[in-house]
Amino acid sequence: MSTAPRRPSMGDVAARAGVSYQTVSRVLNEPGIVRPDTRDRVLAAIADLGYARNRAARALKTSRSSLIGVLTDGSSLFGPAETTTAVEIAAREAGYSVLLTSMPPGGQGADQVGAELLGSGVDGILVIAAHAGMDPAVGAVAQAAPVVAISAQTSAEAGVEVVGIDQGRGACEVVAHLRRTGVRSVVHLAGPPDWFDARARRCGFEAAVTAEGLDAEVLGSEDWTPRSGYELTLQVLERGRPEAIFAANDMMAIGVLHALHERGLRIPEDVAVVGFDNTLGAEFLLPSLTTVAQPFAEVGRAALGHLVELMDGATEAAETPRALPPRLVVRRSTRPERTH
Amino acid sequence: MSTAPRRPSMGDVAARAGVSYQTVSRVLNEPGIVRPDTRDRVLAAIADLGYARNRAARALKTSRSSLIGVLTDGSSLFGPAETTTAVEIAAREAGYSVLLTSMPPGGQGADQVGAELLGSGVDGILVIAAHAGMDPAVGAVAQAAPVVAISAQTSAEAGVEVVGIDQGRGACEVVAHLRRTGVRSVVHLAGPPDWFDARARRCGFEAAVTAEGLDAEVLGSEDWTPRSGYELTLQVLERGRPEAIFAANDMMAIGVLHALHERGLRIPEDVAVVGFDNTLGAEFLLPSLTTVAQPFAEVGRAALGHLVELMDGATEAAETPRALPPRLVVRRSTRPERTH
DNA sequence: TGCGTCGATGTGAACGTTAGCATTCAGGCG
DNA sequence: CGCCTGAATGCTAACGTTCACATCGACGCA
Repeated sequence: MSTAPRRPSMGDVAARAGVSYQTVSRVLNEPGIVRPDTRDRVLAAIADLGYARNRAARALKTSRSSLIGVLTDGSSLFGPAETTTAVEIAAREAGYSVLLTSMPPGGQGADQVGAELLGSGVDGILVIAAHAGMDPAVGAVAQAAPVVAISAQTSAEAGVEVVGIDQGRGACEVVAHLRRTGVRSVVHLAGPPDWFDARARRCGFEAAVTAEGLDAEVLGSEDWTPRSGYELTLQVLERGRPEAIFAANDMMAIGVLHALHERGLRIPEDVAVVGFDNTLGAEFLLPSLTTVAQPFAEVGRAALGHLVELMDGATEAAETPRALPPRLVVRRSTRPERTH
Repeated sequence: MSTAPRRPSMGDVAARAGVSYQTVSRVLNEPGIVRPDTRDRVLAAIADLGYARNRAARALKTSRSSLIGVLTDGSSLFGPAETTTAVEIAAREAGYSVLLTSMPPGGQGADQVGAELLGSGVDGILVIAAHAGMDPAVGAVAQAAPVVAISAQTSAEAGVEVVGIDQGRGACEVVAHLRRTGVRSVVHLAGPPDWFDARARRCGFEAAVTAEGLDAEVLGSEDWTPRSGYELTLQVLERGRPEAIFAANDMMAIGVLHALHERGLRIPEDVAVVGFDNTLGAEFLLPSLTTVAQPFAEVGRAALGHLVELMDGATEAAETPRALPPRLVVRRSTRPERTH
């Protein structure tokens, strides 16, 4: 670093352009109000000096940080990662930067995370991959700044708006598809019960199998891993053989495929398999996996848009869609639908 | 939002505790210097009011933002996601927050991203998943703030320190392992040539096959997707059948497995397959995949530690290890090693 | 020619914090 | 008893920006 030659300030730009610093400020904030030749001179000076506005000073004066906090689970899952990226890009386009905060593993320290997020002065908060463990952190900040959660949960905590993908509908479409392929019995391997998405998929599944009159069973998992899918499948097979297994996400489905293959069962002839997420690679599993594609990027953009509306003070109900539809992707791991 | 009742300031805390705001500042910054009973009173007032320091004011006065910029590719890949999380946690422990910035897809706007990062006043920058497309952005900021890149490239751009995983060594171990299983010919499906990691794996591969005297060929890809792995494998098979295929990452390996299976080839008896990354799920592919596990979390922590050293002004060579060793994970997609 | 008006720019103050120096007070020593 | 020392605390200024208001000049119209 040595003696860093101090970044140029508005004063420096002003001196070089022969105007006052206020004019520089105006060029940056309301370009229309300043005379074209003056503006050009200022812009030239800015370019020469490589000037960039001091975010801290700006935030201090306006009491708006142009920062949005993104609170996410630390679990490198495909969906959250996709969503985070989409949020970041949308935020940049809206003039915000993203302060990334991940929940510490193990679940403790949640309220501390909330306090930090609050202290960092973010203008709003977006919660990604919401699960129950985040509630303390979210609750702590919801009073001080608008919060939007990307979640399946519709009735949310006080002050928290929810934008999400209609997980229940996704599960429902899976069941309907299985039904049309002639499946009569299906087992759902549910995700961790404290994750809202997992709950919603499970609920959707239960409602759908009742409506369709299928023979169904649900087994719960503690995580989203392939290993869970593998072990639960072995458990299932000990008790009998369903005609289909619906895993709560693609990772678990990988474990399901592995277990079935190990037991010499043919997919989908003996057991059909369905996942959820349409992870990169699902298409090339063996066999390629029928799954539910979620519009992660779209939901990220929608959630950010809604958050921006809230931050801009629009308290009224917004135009943003709140529940985006997922899309069933049929591949080789389920039997062809009967055209009857 | 309505009329948000303005977050409490030091002045408010001071009034409540019956001291001057300077004393409050001291309690926060140098607790030792203030008398215990005064300190307790101040701390009580802080707790009562739910006071949190204003980051912007602090940053303005100290000209340190306590922010580190994390520049990453927007590509939701497993490795980068893992690394990002690890960096965030390590940063929080070191008293920094993470400003996330992803490269816009398509590659244009790189210098604009750099300028924004610079303008946001970060104290240092960490580049994750470095590829050549990031160079303009990195170059733009390297003069103003310390930059550490997590990359395979050892001779980096001026002013950019590099911490990484020894990709070449990983490739080398793969080749040695294949050799020990009796493989004589191997094809490497290289990753995108503008990614430093891909280049390093390729170089390591080429050096190793020369040293081991194997019959080798390299095919390049434009991305890291399963589809590329699939299509390149079909190309390979048209020209002959190697005894092994080494994909540049696990995603591509998924495509390889799929293509081989489609052509009725047995894995590993006809063709052995190796991936790279040890993605969640690699263990449960069919067959479970031999691959190279990278210590993503560890490298994230190491890189952040090094960056903090640089920001603290340690210009001298640091103690942080610069190249961490990957670890070969042998599974069923390669033949057992000969004990000869 | 003088006055009002409006557009363009300059000046002063303030955001909340920290650094530097000034002040206060208690206690020890000559 | 007065002075010095040091610990504890208070006061002032400044960081770079934006907001509110003041100023300046030019132009139009009577």
